[in-house]
Amino acid sequence: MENESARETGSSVSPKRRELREKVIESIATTMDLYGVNHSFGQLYGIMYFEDRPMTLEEMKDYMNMSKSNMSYAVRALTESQMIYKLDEKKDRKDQYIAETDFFHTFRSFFGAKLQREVDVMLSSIREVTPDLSEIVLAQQTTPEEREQALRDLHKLQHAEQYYMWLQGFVDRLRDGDPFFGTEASQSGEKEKEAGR
Amino acid sequence: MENESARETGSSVSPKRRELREKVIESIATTMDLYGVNHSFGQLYGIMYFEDRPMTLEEMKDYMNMSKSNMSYAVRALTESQMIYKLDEKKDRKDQYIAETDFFHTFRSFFGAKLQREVDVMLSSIREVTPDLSEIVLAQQTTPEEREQALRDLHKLQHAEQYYMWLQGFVDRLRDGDPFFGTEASQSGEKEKEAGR
DNA sequence: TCCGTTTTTCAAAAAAAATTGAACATAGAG
DNA sequence: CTCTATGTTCAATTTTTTTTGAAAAACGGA
Repeated sequence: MENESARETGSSVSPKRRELREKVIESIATTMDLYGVNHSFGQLYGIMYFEDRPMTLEEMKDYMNMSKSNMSYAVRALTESQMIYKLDEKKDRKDQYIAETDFFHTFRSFFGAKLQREVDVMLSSIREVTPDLSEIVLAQQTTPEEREQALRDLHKLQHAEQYYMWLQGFVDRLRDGDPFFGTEASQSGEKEKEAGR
Repeated sequence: MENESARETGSSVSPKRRELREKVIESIATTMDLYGVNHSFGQLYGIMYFEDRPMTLEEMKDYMNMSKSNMSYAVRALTESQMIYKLDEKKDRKDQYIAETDFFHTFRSFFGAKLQREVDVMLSSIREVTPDLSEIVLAQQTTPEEREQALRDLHKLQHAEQYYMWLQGFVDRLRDGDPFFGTEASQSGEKEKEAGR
């Protein structure tokens, strides 16, 4: 099986070029780190980004020198934010995954997912709290001091709610690839983008 | 000094309203967590967001029940991403900090800083690696197989560079508050934004 | 269906990040 | 300038996250 993985590791990479790749892979991992992604998972994405062909958990494990179980966690995380995709067909019973190599796409899906989560969490708590706060403001027995402060809090939440409604629109446009974002300028290789999976 | 902090804690917050604030503060911390911000630092921002007046390290320490040294780290992190500002004037020798309460502004400065860092890291390594890769492609002694692969890597980096140049423009527009982003719709209270520091 | 293999889950171990107290540095009042 | 209190840094501790190996579950070929 050590043999098999060597055979399947695909096109062998010269030492010099491996070193060059590693520099970029490390930067990719560092950047993803910035946004709270596990550094190793970022490295794995970097590897798959260059490999640019379907990989199995076993191959990942070999490249990364890590347990297959950790690779299982990694592909789950990367799949959830659509940085990689699971192919429909297995290869000798093994699941195959391929990296999204279009950074503009990863940008959209990664931040789309994160920001959507943010909007959901924040709007939900804002809307949970607002009625109670209104009640404090409106209640007869509330002291003027407390009323004034509750009103300030309420207005802050109203402002925040406005913001999050705007952000929801932003997320929607982000996901749809609204021309709004000026994406065309960046994407010369647009045509082949959605094909290769 | 226990006394002093009680006196200076500002407007006292009723238990019910404290509970409501805490729900929102927790959501804020959770969201910031999403982007790799220390959860406690996120809570601190939430506290300051509601408090909406200058606070000293000592007050933070009391609110958070944490060491002053940790608060020092927290304000540094929050200041760097411009979620809070240090005031020019001290209060009884103590530095004062105030939260940015306009979420659209925090959105811009937070992601502006993160994305700028990403662009810098990535462009720097892409540009470091590209010449060496070109050399491999061009060298006489390179095998056809290796040349083909090096060329693939090179093209990937060229595509990535294009993306990061686009992203640099995005960051610039984000920071300038380009109308492009549809910010106006969200910002009713724009005028007083830059005043209070 | 059964069997061999791959994938996922779980609890424990290892590694990394957050937090602290103490030492040091800085600042500003007197 | 000196003295005292605040702010920062550092090394050590605590807490959390990451990683692992083993066990359970899911899968697919025969």
